[in-house]
Amino acid sequence: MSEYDPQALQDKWLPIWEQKDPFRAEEGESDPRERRYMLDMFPYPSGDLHMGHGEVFALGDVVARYWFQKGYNVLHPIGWDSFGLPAENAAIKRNAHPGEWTYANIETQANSFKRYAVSFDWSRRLHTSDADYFKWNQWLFNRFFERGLAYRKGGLVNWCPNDQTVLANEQVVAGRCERCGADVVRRELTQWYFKITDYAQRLLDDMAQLEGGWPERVLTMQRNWIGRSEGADVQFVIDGRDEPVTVYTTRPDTLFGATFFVVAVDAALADEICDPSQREALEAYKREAAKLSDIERLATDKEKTGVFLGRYAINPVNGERIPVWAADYVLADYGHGAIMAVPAHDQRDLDFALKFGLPVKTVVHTGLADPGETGVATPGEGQLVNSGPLDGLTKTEAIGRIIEILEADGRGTGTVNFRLRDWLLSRQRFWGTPIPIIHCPDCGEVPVPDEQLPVTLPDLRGEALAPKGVSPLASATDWVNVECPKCGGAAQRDTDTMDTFVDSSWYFLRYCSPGYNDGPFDVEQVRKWGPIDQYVGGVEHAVLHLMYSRFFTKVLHDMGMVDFVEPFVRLMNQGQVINQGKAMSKSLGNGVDLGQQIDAFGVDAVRLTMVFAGPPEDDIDWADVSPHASQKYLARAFRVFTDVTSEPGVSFDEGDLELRRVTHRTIDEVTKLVESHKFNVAVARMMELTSAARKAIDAGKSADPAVREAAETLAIMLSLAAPYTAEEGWERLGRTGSVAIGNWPVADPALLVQDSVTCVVQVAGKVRDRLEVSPEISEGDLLALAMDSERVKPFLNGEPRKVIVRAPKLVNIVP
RNA sequence: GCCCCCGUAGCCCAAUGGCAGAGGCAAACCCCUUAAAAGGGUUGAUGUGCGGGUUCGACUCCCGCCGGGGGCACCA
Repeated sequence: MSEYDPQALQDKWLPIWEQKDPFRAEEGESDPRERRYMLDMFPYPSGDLHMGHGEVFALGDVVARYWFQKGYNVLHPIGWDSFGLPAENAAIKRNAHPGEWTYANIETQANSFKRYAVSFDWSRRLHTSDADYFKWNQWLFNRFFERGLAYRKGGLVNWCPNDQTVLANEQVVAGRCERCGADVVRRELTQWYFKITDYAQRLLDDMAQLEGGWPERVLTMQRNWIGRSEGADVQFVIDGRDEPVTVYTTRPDTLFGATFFVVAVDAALADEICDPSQREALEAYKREAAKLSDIERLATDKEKTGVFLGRYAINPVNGERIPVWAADYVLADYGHGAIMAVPAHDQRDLDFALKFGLPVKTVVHTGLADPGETGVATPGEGQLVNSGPLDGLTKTEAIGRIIEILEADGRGTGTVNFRLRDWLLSRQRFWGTPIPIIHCPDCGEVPVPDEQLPVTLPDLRGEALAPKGVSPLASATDWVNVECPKCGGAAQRDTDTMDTFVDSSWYFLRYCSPGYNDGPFDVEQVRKWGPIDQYVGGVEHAVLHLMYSRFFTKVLHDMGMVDFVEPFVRLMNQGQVINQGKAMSKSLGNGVDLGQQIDAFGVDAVRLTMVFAGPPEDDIDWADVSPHASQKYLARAFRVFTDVTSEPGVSFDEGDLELRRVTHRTIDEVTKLVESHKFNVAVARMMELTSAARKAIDAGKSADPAVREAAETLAIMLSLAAPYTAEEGWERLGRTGSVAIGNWPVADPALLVQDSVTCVVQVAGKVRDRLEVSPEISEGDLLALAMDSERVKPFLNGEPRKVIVRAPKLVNIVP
């Protein structure tokens, strides 16, 4: 029987692998193999695996299985990011507990992963919703709290009215909730934050380590998100107020051109300094501003609005009195929530000035027309004018000079600012890690002592979880009311849960010692396995999970718990699986089900299709690829395995030289291609090898050792993407043991050199002849040969003007 | 508006500045077959989105357009 039957192969090998569990990472010191840590971003258990999972895990598994084949001691774990909103919504709908839905889905996905034959170490499986996992979220929170890296503050926060919870800045995309797409509104709330801003500079600086290992666009997005800028803090006295107000500017050189002053309308400062005569106007403006959604407020083409506060600020360098306005184009939570406005050299300020008839004063001569006339600000380089001591200087010189002047009399200082805000981690939802804080009327915020962790969730289900704008935990009064750990008095638990991005910020460390009980992870094991050599996942986490994980790693490094500062050495972003040019969706009716594809074509064919479709980072349009063709190819490869008639163990040395050369060239190229993640090209090379072996078999050489060599090589290389077919082929070839581990071949250099190569002879760039020459031919000999060619001679007349010889491949003669 | 990436056969995609095509899909034709399916084989660019430039030589490097995708976008 040599019929290729994918279903039969799956039925045969799956139980064998299940029993052998061949991809266990070896912790022991005695194992001499070099270690590698390969990780795919862990899934959220929202039903069964879908096409997107099919792609990521097929691609990641090529790398993992390649390392297994190369003989490394590989850690390739799997787990579930199992806290989160969808479980809660499902529980409300079905009057159930979120855990029931979650753990059922996890089982479904686990079985699908097994059938999909991903090379996981199943013994390290973890779920973030397990108490022995989230206990360590709470333990880590306590450590952050001790270090002042977890703190509570009031202020305007992003609120998703659909999900009924606050969101971190990173989770608001263009004014919408990253999860559900609802328009985010702003609310005044007291919330917990992680002080990621303390690490802004290091998050930026350490990116140097990631250069080359991470996709450039992810680094760019993180750089943009961190948003470092250099400038100066400048103090302005407000007429009639004792305390001066500080503003941040990146253009202190234009200080003499400041013609008004703007305070963010939602900053406390606006209220405080508003003159009674303008109070009513300010209140009216605030009501107007509050009506706008973030999307409207942030629209760049929106007309400037604002209101005069009836007060004046004094320019510290020239004593000019400039009017103070409140406006919504100044942000309360960036810099100091107030700016000096220089309309001549800043478009936003100019728009505002023109709208409200405020003066425009040019202080940098750029050679461009007067902004007051044209309405176009001139932010570029130029020479300072109308600026007292700065006159005649360039922009850069003036920035340096004015900072010296301001620092000399204590009215300002050179400074650095970041766009990055602290990470808001409280969530008013149920299915997450309780924040381990007890609020005591006498002692304030008291962490739950480590030995009392975990703080588990009360047993709420169904309607009790329905969003009401405060955490469902607040309604569990028995759970909420506790004794203060410090004074023993009556106190109450914090009723918010943690952002689930906390769970995923360190799970990759837990995998190194998943059952560890004395801390979040065994420091020694992390030292041995970390950092992660290859991480694979979607680009949508560029400024979310990846930024948070980098932050956590740095904090843990400062705590002495990890010895590296960057968790992911190399990052690969896969594309998406789409259909007919569009993202799959129910409304478009263009969804493709992974399970059905597997049923129709087999696991191997689906995996091979994912790998062969194109470069990993490109989207795969399922309408452009053919799992059926992949299946046909695998059947073709399979026939090669079954057609080999020599015995295992024969010496390949006696084999057909030409086929052996093809085999070894393939080994050489596929090795390089897999290492550079050009998996699609690697598969193309395997197909060529298959054809070469087929040809030899059809020419009656089925017993030739070179055919066996080609077939065995093919089985090994194919195991990266098509493990069932490879395993069966290996067995049919009479080999014992699994094909999957430790078999990667090394190309014989002697078989990589060619007897002869084709040299192209060009005359004036046009190919006129091809010569078969030795690869070692000298330039002189090659030229002589070319000049002597009967096909070349007619195009020459006399001595050539120029001759380019690139032995042994090319001669170009310019007559 | 600013920044980045990409445009190669009907389609997906290869090609250290050196013969434009490796591989696949689709198509057409041929072999096998009573027939079909399965299987095997053969066939494709007048030039790499357009226009310049550098070079002996450009898909590749530079400049300017056009088209597609992505990121940022009141961050002072």
